[in-house]
Amino acid sequence: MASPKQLTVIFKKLEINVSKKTKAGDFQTNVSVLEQLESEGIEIATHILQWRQYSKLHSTYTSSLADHADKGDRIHSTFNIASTITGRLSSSEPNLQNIPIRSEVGKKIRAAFIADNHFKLYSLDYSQIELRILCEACQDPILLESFKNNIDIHESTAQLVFNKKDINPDDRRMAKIINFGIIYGISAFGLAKQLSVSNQEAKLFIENYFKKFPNIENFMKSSVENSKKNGYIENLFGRKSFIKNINSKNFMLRSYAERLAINAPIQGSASDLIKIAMIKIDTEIKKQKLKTRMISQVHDELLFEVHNKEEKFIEEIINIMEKKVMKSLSNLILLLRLIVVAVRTGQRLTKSPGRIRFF
DNA sequence: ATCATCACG
DNA sequence: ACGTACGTGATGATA
Repeated sequence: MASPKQLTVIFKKLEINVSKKTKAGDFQTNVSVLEQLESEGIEIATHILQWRQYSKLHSTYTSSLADHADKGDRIHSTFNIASTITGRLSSSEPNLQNIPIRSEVGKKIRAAFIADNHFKLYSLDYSQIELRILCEACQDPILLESFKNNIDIHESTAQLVFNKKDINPDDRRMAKIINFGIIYGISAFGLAKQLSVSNQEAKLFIENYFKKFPNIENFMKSSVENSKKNGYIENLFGRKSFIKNINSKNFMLRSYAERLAINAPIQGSASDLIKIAMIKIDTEIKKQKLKTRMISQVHDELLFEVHNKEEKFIEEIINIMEKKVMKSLSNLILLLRLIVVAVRTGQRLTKSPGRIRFF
């Protein structure tokens, strides 16, 4: 079940046809293919999906993380500061930026991370940071107004793009996908696939979106133009991302470069912003000689282990992340909002629990 | 070492 | 007409 090559043999025997092929000519057997088969009533797909999910969680997390724990059951990651083209950090050995959370069973793995005695875990998460960065960069009046008034951004996008006032959950879901697509350097084909609509329909959505948000379209066009002229694109803080192949004659290479030219300044500005916040928070922790520790970063989220007697400090962290972070750049008017997502407590185990097994 | 897959933002 | 969403790292299978 872990071998696409062997699954291809099985599928052929069962006369299950998969049109998408890997480079080597085997069937693609990834989640989207297997879910499609599942929807066609092919039961074996369900079982493979289930097995793949547990297999992934076991090999990458349950089993591997236990091996990374030190004598005190603490796990230490490496945060790499120069491994990405946009300015993000990455985390390795082990990667602590991709601990499961999306699935129910995945949440149980995350729940295994607990605070030390006398501490609580606090997670502070920038809400919609990349859309706010985009808004800052292009000063789109409608987007600005929405963020200023704390309006549900996906709902307001839905109202504008679909030209109606009453928005149902499905409209909102689609608008959310469109908003994400915008940040990634949208294409009609990619959007159509995500939304399960025709290319033609997706194309209309995009045209309508840019009609309503002309500043966003202009910002993206100028990002691509600047990249073509200079070979790099600068984000709000002046960080340069070098964009190779931006003038390539190969359509595929060039298109990819253009999407990167659009996405890199947005993703990169958000990365630089949170790093500035991290430095300011670290300075404050040292100045006040706190026991509280800043223990992890996940792109738009900071995780703290806060001492029980220092919980007031959370207010200061919020103030730094929302307000002070931009004080040095006076022409920016970012309206940052935080979500304090989770407060997790837990008794630290005095003895190692050993390896957790699902089977 | 590379590929396909899948975990996260 | 081309064939696509942006950024990562870890794993098991395979070459």
